[in-house]
Amino acid sequence: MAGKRDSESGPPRPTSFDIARRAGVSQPTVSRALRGDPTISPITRRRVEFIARELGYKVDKNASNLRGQHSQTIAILFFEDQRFNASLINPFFLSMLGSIAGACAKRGYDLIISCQHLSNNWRVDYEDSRRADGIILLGYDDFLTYSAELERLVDEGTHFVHYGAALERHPGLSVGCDDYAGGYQATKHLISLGRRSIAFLGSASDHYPEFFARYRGYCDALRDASLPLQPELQADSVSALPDGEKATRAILASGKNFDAIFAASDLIAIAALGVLRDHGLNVPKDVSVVGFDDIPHASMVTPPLTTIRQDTQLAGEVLVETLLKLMRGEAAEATVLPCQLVIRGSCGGASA
Amino acid sequence: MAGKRDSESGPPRPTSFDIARRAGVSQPTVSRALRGDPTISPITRRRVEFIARELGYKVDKNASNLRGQHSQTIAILFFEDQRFNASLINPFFLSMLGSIAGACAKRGYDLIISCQHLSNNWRVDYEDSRRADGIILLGYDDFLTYSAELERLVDEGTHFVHYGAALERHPGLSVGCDDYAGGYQATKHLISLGRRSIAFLGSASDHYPEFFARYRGYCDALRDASLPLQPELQADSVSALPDGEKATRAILASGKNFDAIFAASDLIAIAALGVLRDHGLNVPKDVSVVGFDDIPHASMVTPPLTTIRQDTQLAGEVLVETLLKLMRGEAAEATVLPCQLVIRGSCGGASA
DNA sequence: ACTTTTCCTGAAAGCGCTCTGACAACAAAG
DNA sequence: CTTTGTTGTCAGAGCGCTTTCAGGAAAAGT
Repeated sequence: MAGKRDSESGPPRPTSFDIARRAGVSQPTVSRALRGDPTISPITRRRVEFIARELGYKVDKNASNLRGQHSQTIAILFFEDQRFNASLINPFFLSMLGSIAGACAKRGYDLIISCQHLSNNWRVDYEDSRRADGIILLGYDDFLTYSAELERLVDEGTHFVHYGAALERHPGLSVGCDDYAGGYQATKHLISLGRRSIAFLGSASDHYPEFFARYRGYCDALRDASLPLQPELQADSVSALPDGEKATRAILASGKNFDAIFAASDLIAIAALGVLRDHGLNVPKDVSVVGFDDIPHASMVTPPLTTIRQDTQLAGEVLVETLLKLMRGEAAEATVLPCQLVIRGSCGGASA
Repeated sequence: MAGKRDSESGPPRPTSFDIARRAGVSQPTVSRALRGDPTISPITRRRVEFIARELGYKVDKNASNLRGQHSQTIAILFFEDQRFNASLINPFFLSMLGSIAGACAKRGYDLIISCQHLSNNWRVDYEDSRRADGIILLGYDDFLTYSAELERLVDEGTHFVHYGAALERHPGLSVGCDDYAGGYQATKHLISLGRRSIAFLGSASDHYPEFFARYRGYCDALRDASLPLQPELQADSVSALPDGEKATRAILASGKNFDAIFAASDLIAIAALGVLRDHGLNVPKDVSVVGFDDIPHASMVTPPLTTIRQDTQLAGEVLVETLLKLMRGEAAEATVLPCQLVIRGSCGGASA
């Protein structure tokens, strides 16, 4: 008996040579027949296909990829501010994962994922090691932290697309939703509900491009309604629960009265909901709250959160389609996707 | 000017030959040096490493994998009952994704993901085509639907691990939490709070092995407290919001009084929370609610959900470690992980 | 001095596939 | 009966790496 067992080996995987022998053709013919090459006669193709199915033959991706100098794989990289929320990925990006996976599958690409984080020596070398033909970058983080990495990717000629606001100075290509319009819309809705002192929770600095654009939308909506912009009613927060709670407590502590909150993300809005309740404030009677993203949680909290929905289904499609263009060397452009106000209970307007 | 641009090619990727030439050694030496082969002298290794870094050399995974007849990749497959929740993956499994990704990265494995669904001709052929060396299966679904597929995987000698209850008749290896103990614990806690009519939401049939085990725990806790098992207070539900709502309405409609609900998953529990509120019932005053999983949502709903926490961090580690053992041909066993009662507001006990 | 051992490196093979160029086989045209 | 296409298949090369085996140089033993 052999000392080391070879994991129930069974019959060795059939190769294209095995199929060729059985079909009485050469090995390259098998390869061509199976790939639908038109120079192979239908009769031959039929026979090869039949035998291949019979033997359970599957093309070896490693060999095929090595020969073809590609990987037929796209990598998705989650990066996020790691000061909070240890191993948790923002649910918003998670919900995009499904649609990206679908979009890849539809096009015959595999999807490999990584949750590496910028903090500790982030090295995007999937493409370097030919593990992926292109990369999708997902996350909210301080722009300064990752723009250098992006720059490097551009320099190295790596194919990648980033989801988020498309700044002019942003290295590489971005696909994102219309954050500005979303911010404007959310604020305008609050105003139309009679709210006059609207707080903004989320970074107002351009280190967080998405949040910044939403903030500008908020400012402009205020201005267009001739409402004053009150700096005391803005508090920084990244998209994480503990941070959102801190920000809410900050505006509460400011002593300034407010009757509405526009939060730059649902996670922040949900955090605000809890703090508000703890302070004996009723939502939406005392304070209207609107979030951003429409993560799955949004409809489950009490009251259900009014928010700006980003179409993750569409975003996923556009993201991989754009990346594919880039990979083929075709011209590709940054895309701004529309977003949509979803009215639920937290703003006091008509509930859907 | 060339008609077709070749995507800003730049200098071609360096190969181990390029490094070899520059270092004045042979190509195999480069390969060995870079992999830390002890037969290479430190001086040579140092030189090779330096030049490799200088040229930005990265091992071509395709070539390496082809030669080594493996892929250094693990595939993760989400499958779930698709009657509800279209493109959404159960948040519980999503939260496991992060830990699995981490566990794979730590061991030098890539992770490829697929959200295919059993419904339409599910074929797991990652291993067949050598894209993955092993597979992790994640999801709640009718056991009957997928056990045949599992059977086939076993027959083909595919290496895989499934997360869920480990039934004796379950094909392949499972890692799961102690669903029975969790169900028992949850129910016992409810009883200790003085609740006497405890409903169970979730399938009581063995088509859903995890739910079934939780149900048995529930039954035994009832029995040990000499409480009657009331069939009217059990309603079927798979882990999805609409289904949970339907189940809650069903027990409400039964006319039977109840003062507590043990839901087989947090998603069901959250659905119950909403329906209960709509019926003017107060949680936890009128009805205590306990869920299962401790998904991120659980702590965000109102009131925060008391639940049984599954340790996703640990589960991820054990899952890949078990799979790795299988892949190496070592003996591996099904594992049952402990789970833990997390007391929050929804049960009326001491809040954490 | 020569043989033996030890240490380090190189030549060559080959993983399974795809692609280029050549070549039979046959039909149509000169 | 040769020439020119056309069609369907094949031989061969090679993608970049790892591995086995053999061999040269230095260190040690006789």
